[in-house]
This record gives sequence, C-alpha cells and structure tokens, in this order.
Amino acid sequence: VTTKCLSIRGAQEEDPPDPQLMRLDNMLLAEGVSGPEKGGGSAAAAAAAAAAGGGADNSIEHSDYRAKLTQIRQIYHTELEKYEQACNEFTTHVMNLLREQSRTRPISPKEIERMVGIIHRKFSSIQMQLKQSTCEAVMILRSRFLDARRKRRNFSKQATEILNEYFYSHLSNPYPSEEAKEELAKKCSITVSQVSNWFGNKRIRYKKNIGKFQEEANLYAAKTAVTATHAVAAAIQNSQANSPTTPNSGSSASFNLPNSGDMFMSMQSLNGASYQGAQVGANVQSQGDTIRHAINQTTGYSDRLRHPLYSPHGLNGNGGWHDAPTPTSVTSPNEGPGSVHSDTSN
DNA sequence: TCGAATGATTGCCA
DNA sequence: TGGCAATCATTCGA
Repeated sequence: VTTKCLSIRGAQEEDPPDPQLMRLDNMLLAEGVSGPEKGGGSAAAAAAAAAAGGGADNSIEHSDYRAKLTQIRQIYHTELEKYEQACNEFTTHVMNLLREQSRTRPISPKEIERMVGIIHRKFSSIQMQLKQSTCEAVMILRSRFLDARRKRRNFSKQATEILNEYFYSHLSNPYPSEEAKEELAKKCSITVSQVSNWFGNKRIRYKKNIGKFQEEANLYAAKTAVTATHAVAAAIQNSQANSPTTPNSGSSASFNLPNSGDMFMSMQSLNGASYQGAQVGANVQSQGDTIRHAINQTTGYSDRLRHPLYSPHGLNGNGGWHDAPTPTSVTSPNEGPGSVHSDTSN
C-alpha cells in the first residue's frame, strides 16, 4: 500500500513534499495505522497504557484500545485501496478518452502527462482528507483512553490499607519522600504520581474533617500496634533461640519500639530475622521488659480507641503540619517513637 | 437514583 | 517543583 501510495505521489511531478501530508504520514506511522501490519499500534497502546498509570488492571482497556485501533486501521486501508483503485481506473479511463481523441486531433505527450498529473493531485487531496480524518479518529481514541477521569478505578482495598497505614503512622509529617513514594507505589501496584495524588488528597481531606477520620486513625493505630507486638514477640523468640543464656539485666532501660515513624515501612520490608537485627536486637535488654513494654503499647492504643487521642497533633495553628514538608528528606527514622507514641503518653 | 467517597486535574503560591 | 485548595468526573453503596 505504501509503495502504491508513493507511486501516486511520485507522479506528482516535482512538487515539494507537503509538510502537512508528511506530518499526517508520520503520525499514522507512529500510531501504527500505516506501518507494518503485525502488532500495529501495540507500541502506541502500551505507551498510552503506561501514561494512563498502567497496572495489571487496565489490560482490558489496553486490549480495547488495540481493538479499536485495529478497526481504524482496517477502515483506513480499505478506504485507501478504494481511492487508489478509483484513481487508477479514472486515469485509465481518461487515457482511453485521450487516445480516442488523438484520432481526431493531435495530442502531445505533455498534455497527457498534464492530465494525469491533475487527476493524481485531485486524488491525493482526497487521500489527505482520509489521512486527516484517520488521525483525528486516532487522537480521539487516544485521548479517551488516556483520560483517566473517564475510567477511574478505586484503588484496591489492600492498596488503600497500605497507604492509610503509612499515612497514620506518619501523621506528624505525612510527606513521604520520593523513595518512600516509590516503595509505596510498588507495594500498591500504582504509580508514584498516584501515590502523590493520594497523599495530597488525604492530607487535605484529613485536615478538613479530622473528626470524620478519627475512627480510621484509631483503627490503623491499633492495627499498627498489633503488628508491632507480633514483631516484638517474633524478635523475642528469635533472641531466645539465638542466645538462650542472655542474662536478664532486669533493666527498664529504653526500648525503642517503633510504634510510629517508620515502623510500618520497617515491618513491611523486614522479615522476622532482619527486623530483630535492625530494630529490636540492638535494643532488647530485658525480655521481660520487652514483653511488658509491648503489651503496654498495645493497651495504649486500645485506650486510644476509647479516648480518641489521634488528634491532629501534627497540625499547627495555620492548618499545616508542624513538620514542614521536606521533599528531600528521607522518611525520617529519627522521628523516633514519634508523635503518636509521645502523644499518648501525655 | 442519589449522595458520599475518591482519584485526578487545574491553578496558584512559596 | 511540590504542596494546597477547589473542582471535576467517576465509582460505590444504600
């Protein structure tokens, strides 16, 4: 088809290539409409899928996009062929007429050439219209496909849970770093910008109606505490197994239970063994104290359920969080026991 | 079917 | 450039 197309254009004497036609050709090629038959448009569709925040979920839309693109492609090729056939037929017809006329009057080859040129120009302008309308159709399809608002899907329950857990365990400074965003995006199977959107929406909506989110905050706080307790228990088991003769100092010295701050991320990314090494092993001084502490943590959160203390301590009078948004700051591990914990103790 | 919830977009600001 | 606030558009549950 392309070669035929070229042959038609090639007949247009030495006309400079029409920039508009070139643009259309390039676009049709890029969109996989006029390119090689196989996999036509799949690259464009994949790119569109990626731009749309592609997850496994949009494979349906992806195939839908491909199907529609194939349809456009088929129509385009059918029409193009029709035009070319008509052009050839008409040219032959005119040539025959001229040949007939040549019996009655002399016709120069130049005149024939001129006629053929006129016919080809006419048909090529029709072809241009076809290309233009095909491009428009592709653009409409693409914009519909890319317009996420049209086919918004709520995040999965699991994803929302992960995001909420992070949000409420970083309530004093709910501004995940780029790294944290990437990590969350990976876990939730969404894009980093979706994570940013989510946190943007969450911060605003939380601030606007803290009361409404109180219950949710308590829920996640309790959940976080339970996770912490389990992790501690696992750590204890581990330490018992590893050092059964560890002397019990009986000290009540500080045990840094990561019940806020980056705890969630730590929990998520570390398994029992590494958790012990990174978070507990270094701090455990007394197993008994540890258990007591862990239990205290849990009950502390339970208390919170009765007396909602998950108040916006992170918020300052200006309606912003105390900790200024630090785009570059990594999820601060030195947030330490964090606002949530310290809040409860007061 | 309607209102609430929610993800995305836009415009503005520091 | 990231965040905020307002808003849009869609989904979801009663």
